Amino acid sequence: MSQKPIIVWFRQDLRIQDNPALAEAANKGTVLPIYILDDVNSGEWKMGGASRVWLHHALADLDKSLDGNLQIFSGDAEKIITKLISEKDVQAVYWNRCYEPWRINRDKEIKSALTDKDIDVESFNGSLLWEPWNVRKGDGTMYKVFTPYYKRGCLEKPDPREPLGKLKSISYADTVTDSEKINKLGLLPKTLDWHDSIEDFWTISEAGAHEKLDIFLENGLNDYKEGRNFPSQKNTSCLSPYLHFGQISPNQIWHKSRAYGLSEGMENDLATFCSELGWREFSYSLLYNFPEFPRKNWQAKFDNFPWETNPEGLKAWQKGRTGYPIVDAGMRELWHTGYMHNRVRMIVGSFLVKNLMLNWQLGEEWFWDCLVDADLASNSASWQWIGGCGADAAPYFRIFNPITQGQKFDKHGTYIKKWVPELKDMPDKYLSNPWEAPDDVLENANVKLGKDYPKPIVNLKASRERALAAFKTLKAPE
DNA sequence: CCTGGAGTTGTCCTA
DNA sequence: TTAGGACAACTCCAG
Repeated sequence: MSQKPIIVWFRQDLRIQDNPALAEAANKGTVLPIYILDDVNSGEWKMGGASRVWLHHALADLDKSLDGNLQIFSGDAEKIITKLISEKDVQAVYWNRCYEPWRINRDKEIKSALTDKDIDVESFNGSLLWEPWNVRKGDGTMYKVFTPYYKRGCLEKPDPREPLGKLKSISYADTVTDSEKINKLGLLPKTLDWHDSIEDFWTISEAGAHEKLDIFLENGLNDYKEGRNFPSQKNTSCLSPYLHFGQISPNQIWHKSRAYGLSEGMENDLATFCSELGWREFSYSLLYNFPEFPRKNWQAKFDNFPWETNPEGLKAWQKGRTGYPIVDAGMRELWHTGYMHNRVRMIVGSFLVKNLMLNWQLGEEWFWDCLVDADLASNSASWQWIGGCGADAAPYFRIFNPITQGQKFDKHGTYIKKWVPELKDMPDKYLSNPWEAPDDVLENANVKLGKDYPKPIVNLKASRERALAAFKTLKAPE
């Protein structure tokens, strides 16, 4: 075995099991595991606030799994790696691939710079079931519609690889003197209180990811297809942040849920759950093939869309004070937990884009900062979709009605009352539309509209018609 | 090139 | 109360 260390560069694969780069390095030699917080190259997509809280704990957990050997740095990745190599007589650098355009560019440069220095660089697939360049139509171009992408492009390929076997023991290289401690990265905000509540809601570790998966399979997969629409039910996996940071691999999820779902006869629920992983892959494929995706309308005809300017409206939406309970509940869940139920994400997104008629990118930015699962591919794809300008987008006349949606998917207000406690004594009938309640109902519920809870900041019917009219003016470019 | 079928997640009106 | 059709027209995809 060679004594020259192999650098394993952790990025969005903060786990030790089923980690192809780590496994390969552990097999071949001594391992120097590193993490670099690279705020230099990430441009306008520097990691957001909630993600940094998550990262802090994920790194601490990973370091523990690596027996305290994780070396942590902050700054320009190429400079840091180059310096390390000049000091440590490194034989190779391994990593698992990332797909953000800025990372692809950066990693390409690093790979070529290191190769010039005769360092062996190898990248692995640690976070996608199907590489985007392998999923193509018959004519070699990319898929633009989800269903054929998934059914034909993905499912007709050989199954995604099985997770790797248990990691063998690692022999570590000597530690590095100028490595920083996690605390020095300054990932936790000093003044804000919300990271406490984020920490209360999650067990941020590799073990926590597997625990979540097991709990989901036990309690949530049955009736997933239907139940996933109801924010007060336990039918969502809540695996998204773990997946984003790579504390669990999609392969681990894919194979474990298939084994469980098939043995329990839950074929339909299983297929729906797996297709959600497919959506994640589809988003990555879109981003890979269209690197401007986070900032540029997928459909160019949206470039002239007459978005409104409304800072107060935006602020009310962000703070969960729109006067529409299901919207406010979602925005407050986001603020307190770094997460929001999928159905509610659609409702609040539709409200921002269609009812307030604010640019989808404003929502994208807010989610980027607040979500612990903020993921460039998924976030861009989802906001483009709800904005109507994305791939496979909804017809323009599909505008979510927050009253109907609340009554349908949160019938007894379990979710609304949890996050909007000022309405806890409102009867079901007026929970989604408190401004329509008679005075005595409001009084009995101890709600003074405009004081305890806001009046609606926008008229639903009028704003819907305004949006429909605006969308109608869209014309394909000449 | 042509053709037919299909496209995550809704709402509203009418009978 | 409820089920079904309209809401546009277009693009995508596969044969």
